Amino acid sequence: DIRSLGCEEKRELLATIEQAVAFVTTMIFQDGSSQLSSEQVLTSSVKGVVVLVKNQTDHPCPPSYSSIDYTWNAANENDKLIYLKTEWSSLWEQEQQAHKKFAWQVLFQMLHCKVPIICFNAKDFLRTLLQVYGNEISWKQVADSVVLDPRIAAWLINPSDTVPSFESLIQKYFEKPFSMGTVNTDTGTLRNASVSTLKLFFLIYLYQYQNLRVNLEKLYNVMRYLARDLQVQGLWKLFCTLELPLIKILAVMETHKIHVNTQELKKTSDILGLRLKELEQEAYQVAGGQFLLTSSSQLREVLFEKLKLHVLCEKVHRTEIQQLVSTSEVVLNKLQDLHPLPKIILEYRQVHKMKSTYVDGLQTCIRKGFISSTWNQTGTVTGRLSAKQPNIQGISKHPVRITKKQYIKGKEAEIVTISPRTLFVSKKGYSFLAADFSHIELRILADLSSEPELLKLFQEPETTDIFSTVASQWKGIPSEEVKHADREQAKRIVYSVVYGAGKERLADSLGITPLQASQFIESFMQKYKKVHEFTKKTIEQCRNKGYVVSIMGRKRPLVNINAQDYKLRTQAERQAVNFVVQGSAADLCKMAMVEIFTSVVISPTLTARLIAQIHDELLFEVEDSQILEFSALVKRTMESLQQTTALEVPLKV
DNA sequence: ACGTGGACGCTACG
DNA sequence: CGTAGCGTCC
Repeated sequence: DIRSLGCEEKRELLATIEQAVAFVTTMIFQDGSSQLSSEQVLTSSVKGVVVLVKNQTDHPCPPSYSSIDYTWNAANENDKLIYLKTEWSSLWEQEQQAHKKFAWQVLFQMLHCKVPIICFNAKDFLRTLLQVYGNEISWKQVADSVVLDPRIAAWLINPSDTVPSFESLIQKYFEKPFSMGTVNTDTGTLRNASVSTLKLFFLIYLYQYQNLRVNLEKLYNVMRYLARDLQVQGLWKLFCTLELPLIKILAVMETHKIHVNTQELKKTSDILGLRLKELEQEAYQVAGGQFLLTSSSQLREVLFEKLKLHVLCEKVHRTEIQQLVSTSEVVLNKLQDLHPLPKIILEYRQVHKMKSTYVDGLQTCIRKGFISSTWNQTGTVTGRLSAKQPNIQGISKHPVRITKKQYIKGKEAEIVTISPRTLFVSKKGYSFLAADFSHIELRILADLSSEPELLKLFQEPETTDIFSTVASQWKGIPSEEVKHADREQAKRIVYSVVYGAGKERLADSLGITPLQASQFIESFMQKYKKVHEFTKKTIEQCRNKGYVVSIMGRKRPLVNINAQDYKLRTQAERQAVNFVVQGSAADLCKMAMVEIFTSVVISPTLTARLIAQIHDELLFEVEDSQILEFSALVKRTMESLQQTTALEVPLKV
């Protein structure tokens, strides 16, 4: 505990840190739990930080990906365990101020000496430091720290297992050696002993403290094991140059708050609520009775048992599990001419989604007028990021038009357009800047397949509209005769190939039969033969190795690729193709994030901050005076990834 | 009567 | 293909 240290001892501690080969660390919460406890309470605030200082002199080697021979030391007789309190009740007391300052000094030195900091959920650790010392430091100061997160390592080795806790990580990688769970729980026996309350608390404190030391040792050993495994599997470079730098970027992103126009939010909620009431009444009228519009089972009853609309319609889509007639958008679209109800339901659903998810749902995420999403780096199997509370990646793009019946005298009707993205407002003197890769997945498909027709499409600068050109090429009609419907169809087919979608899903999205859909896919593959070769090669490779690989070497094992069951096997085949394209796109987008972050950190003037990543799009908040300079930097950096990754196809931003 | 958790359906995003 | 999140129903 640094509070018990004298002046000389503090100097010694800083010297020890200077010589450290690694730090193993965890946050401690008010309730006594840590980042290593499975029952992590999110509501409990942070009390302090415990650091195990690995202090060997033999092999001081940073985790540079070039040093494959990276050796770790497991011996621990020289290791120091330090406790840094980060929460202070009364800041005006001089003694406490001194402690806070010294704690910060220790952490600052840890972050800047380029010695690896090992932490389970490192992003939360960094974000907390940024929040606690927000007044003392700028976000740029976490940039040169080297953090290692074993959870991310485990996810990289197999993205299918999420590793929900530290305990599960230990169980997975050291199945028997340690007996987890038994160490942690038994404080009841202490309570029965006839000791004073003070002594009891001291014993519990000491007990947890020792337990923590053991767990931090385990964490270090797991990381050691995982590092070796990453190197063996060829994932070390990806880990060090992409995923680890990303931890800091996400931590910084989570500390940034986006302002929301709460008045407008309230107003639109009311408008949408009124419109829902109107639609509800209209639906009851044409249905000839009341029912719950949000219930698909009740709607199914009305549409198909009461009105018997499906008999007039051939081949309607069924639900996945129960194989009932679906009430989804595609089915409702087909039923539109038979009855007025489907159209009303479609509008109701659109408005309801808007209200519940993007307006009322957003409101629950707002704290003091601001929102900031939580980013999950290990939440997907494809290498993408995911976001929650709010899911900023899923916020509706297209506006919804509402014809508002004016209840105030005067105007009779008013058309209001509601687009949720406009509810976010930038800081004063700043603007939002969005930069997105144009058709990134299709470009990657072109590169991976080396399909000449597809490559030509992107290499020739006269191509203005990719999907119109594909439609004209594929159907063999002049580009002037390509209609909107042709373009839309071409787009859907292209992406069903890119995403590896099957005939069923394409059929649904186009409103055609699976047979017609498979014919479309076949004729597409006939035209672009190399694309077909690519999918065949990918599946074949997956069958042999048991996994597929993205352009940056990201892996996805697919155990079902050799399954007997047709459904399981073909699903794995589509997942294999999809992973290579989607995963490679994720690689590129993450690389762009890292490079832009580095440029901004190096620059003494640039202040632009990343706000969100919507897969192929990066959203920044930029000082108005820096927009031109920064947007040029972003565009240049993103497009130059073609050379960095040696792509055949140019990238366009 | 009320809350909770899981299965299921639907639909935004890419 | 694969995320989050809203909703009902049991």
